[in-house]
Amino acid sequence: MLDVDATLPRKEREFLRHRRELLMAAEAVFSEKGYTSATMEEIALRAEFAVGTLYKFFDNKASLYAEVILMRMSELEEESNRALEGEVGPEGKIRNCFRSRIDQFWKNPGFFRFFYHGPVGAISEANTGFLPEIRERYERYLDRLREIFAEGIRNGEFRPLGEGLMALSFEGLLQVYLERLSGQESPARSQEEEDGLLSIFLNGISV
Amino acid sequence: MLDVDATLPRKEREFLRHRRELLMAAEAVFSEKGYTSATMEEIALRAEFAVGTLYKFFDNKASLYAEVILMRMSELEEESNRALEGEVGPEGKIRNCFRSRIDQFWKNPGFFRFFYHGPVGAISEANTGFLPEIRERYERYLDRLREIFAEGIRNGEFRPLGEGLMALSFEGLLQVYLERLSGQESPARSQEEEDGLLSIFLNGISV
Amino acid sequence: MLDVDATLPRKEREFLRHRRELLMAAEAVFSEKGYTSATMEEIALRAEFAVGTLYKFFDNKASLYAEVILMRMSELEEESNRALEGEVGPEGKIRNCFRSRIDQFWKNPGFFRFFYHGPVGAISEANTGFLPEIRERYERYLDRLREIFAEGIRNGEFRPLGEGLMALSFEGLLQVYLERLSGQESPARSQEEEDGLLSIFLNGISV
Amino acid sequence: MLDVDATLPRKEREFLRHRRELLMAAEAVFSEKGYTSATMEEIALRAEFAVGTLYKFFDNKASLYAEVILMRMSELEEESNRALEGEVGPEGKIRNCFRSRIDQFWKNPGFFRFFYHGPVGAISEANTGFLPEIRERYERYLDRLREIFAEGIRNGEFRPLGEGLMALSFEGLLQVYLERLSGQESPARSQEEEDGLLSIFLNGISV
DNA sequence: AATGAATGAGCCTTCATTCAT
DNA sequence: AATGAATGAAGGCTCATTCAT
Repeated sequence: MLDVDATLPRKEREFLRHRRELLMAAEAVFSEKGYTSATMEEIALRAEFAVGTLYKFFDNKASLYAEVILMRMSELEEESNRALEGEVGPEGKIRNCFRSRIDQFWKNPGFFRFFYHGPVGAISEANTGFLPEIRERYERYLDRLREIFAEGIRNGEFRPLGEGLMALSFEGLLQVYLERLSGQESPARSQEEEDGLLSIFLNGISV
Repeated sequence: MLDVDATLPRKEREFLRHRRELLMAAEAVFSEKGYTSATMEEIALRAEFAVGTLYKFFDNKASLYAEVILMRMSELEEESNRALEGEVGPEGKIRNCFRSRIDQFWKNPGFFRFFYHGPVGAISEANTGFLPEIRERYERYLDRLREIFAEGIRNGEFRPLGEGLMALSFEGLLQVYLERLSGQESPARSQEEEDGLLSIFLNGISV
Repeated sequence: MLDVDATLPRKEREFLRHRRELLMAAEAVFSEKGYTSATMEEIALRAEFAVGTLYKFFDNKASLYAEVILMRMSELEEESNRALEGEVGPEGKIRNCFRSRIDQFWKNPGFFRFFYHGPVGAISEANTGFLPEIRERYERYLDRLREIFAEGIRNGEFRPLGEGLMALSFEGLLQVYLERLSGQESPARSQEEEDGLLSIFLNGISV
Repeated sequence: MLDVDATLPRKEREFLRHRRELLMAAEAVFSEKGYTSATMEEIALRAEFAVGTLYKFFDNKASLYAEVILMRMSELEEESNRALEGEVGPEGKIRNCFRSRIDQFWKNPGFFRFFYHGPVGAISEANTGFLPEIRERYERYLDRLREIFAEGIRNGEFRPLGEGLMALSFEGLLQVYLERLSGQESPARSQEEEDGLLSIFLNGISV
């Protein structure tokens, strides 16, 4: 989904490709340095463009930052949707969501840093008008989770502890786990750990 | 424990008092602005000292930042120790730890922002040499948790899912919960939520 | 005189027409923003050409600026010549010159800003090599004025105060007057004011 | 009046002296380059301070520019007041005003460039909040002139051509004259020219 | 210890100019 | 001629840090 539509005119295809290259470079630098310490020059350098070029594609640093996040949040949303498609029962959906989130992490571990760290945290430093949209999108994602938990509570699968608390816990377990991974020198994927984590969670909320 | 020992000579007492005032001011500003956006001038202003004075007490901005965190981590450690003192069974210890952490949050919600956001995350923005010490101290705290979980696993109270994963999960639930609170306009403490969260966790790890 | 000679080959006619369109756009933008704040991009946009095209017609920004001024100075010269053609007496010539200058202002009030502000002033911001030519042309125009005043002094119509001073005064009255007009929100032409101004001047220099 | 009050504490005296040095340097650079082409670095360099220091004294470039102008306008006002004090008749007042303005020019020829070029022109480029104050002050000065002309018209000394037009003409003659001087390589003061100019003006408006 | 004026490196952003198409 | 994406030097401004008092 990050590929450029091959049916577009060449000019437009190049434009989108360059835009994507800049976004990728920005993501990398933001991940390593954090929003404030990242510099436009380093981003440009990494993308092998001149600084000025950045400003042909994005209004300013804050807006570039927001675009990076929005790009990944769209993915998150799509992946989550896909993860829910086939399944019917709440537990199955949650299992799929869990896997899908971890899959996504392994596809792009770098991004994790400033996404969980978080959709609100760093960016509030920059006074970007995009903040509301980001927050809103994250809430939308949480809403979907809450619906699933509510369904499970209704049909007696899950304990009646509040779907909000469950969604929060779900996110919490994922986040610390992924955070720990992303903090490691050379993290390796472990099926056992993932199963353990999911088991703790499902055990915790199930009747 | 933040009070200045009354038996010291007056000069030394004053020194420590000033140092503490600076640390508190720094904590406040870092909490509000984040590391990079906080300025030494604002910290000095808030502490009602001159900028130059900051540098008599701390080598530089990064070191000041690290000292703030270390100060609070010492507290965390002491509180946790206290929470464990009376109790004997693993579950009781975990319950106490959980409460103690939440109590601590409510004593100083502002600090949370850059501590959980996190002991590793935020400080990596500042390339401070103190990072290892902070990390180490956090690991020491996690070790204590792990010991408790290990004990519970040994005596059959907890499921054999690995004490590391359990400690991680424990932190994860606490962190998202506190994070959500600190993001709210005017957060209010809810016994019901705390019980629910703890219940999910204990259910999750218990046999 | 800004029209393109119809007898030229089509290619050449188009070239001149495009060139003129660029000059007009440049004049408009320079008038609104001043030399330094005007951008080549905005000029190109206004002329509905690409930036690159500007550089096919003009060496650089400063030269474009100078060309705009030279274009208008040519007009000034032609108009003044025409104004002097029919008249014989010095006073009549001066009256005509005065009218002609004001007419010209009303034909293109925007240009005034950076022409009187001034033939020397504004352009010195741009370190253009064209400065001498502009200055020279302006001097040529002043020379013509001086000749008229000298003639009036010789034949006893004007007081012997020096033709240079008179030319300067003539320009001064015109300039402040037009400047004030161009500073107004929606300036309106007033015959009475023009007559008053001319009357002050002629009274001032006449015997 | 630009000297620093000797009764102030040493610290304060130094502050004012430095502030003045920066203003003088700024005036010089603005005069030579115009607002937009002048750089903060050059101003700082000329004042033998670092760039950062400029910002301890002035909020930004536009505000520094405005302060330079306001400083000189205060002088203009004071000088004009002084010039009017002793005199009674309108013609005498005008004579004094005329002299005083020219005296002022010779005290500081550089400033002329961006004052007459003008209180409105260049600064409107910079969106400074000071613009209204500057404009207002200039209008206040013009008001005083108009009063004098009105008085002369009332008592029959001056022709009834409108005090506004007269004030404008007065300014016009002064401005072109001073502008021409400031454009010269090494201008020299000429009593004869000044008398001639004043004579043209007074002849022009007198009955 | 305490002060705070001064410093200057570094960052975001703009824009004249170039060049491959 | 015409295009407009790309360039990169330069400017305004900030702020951690120093140092003379």
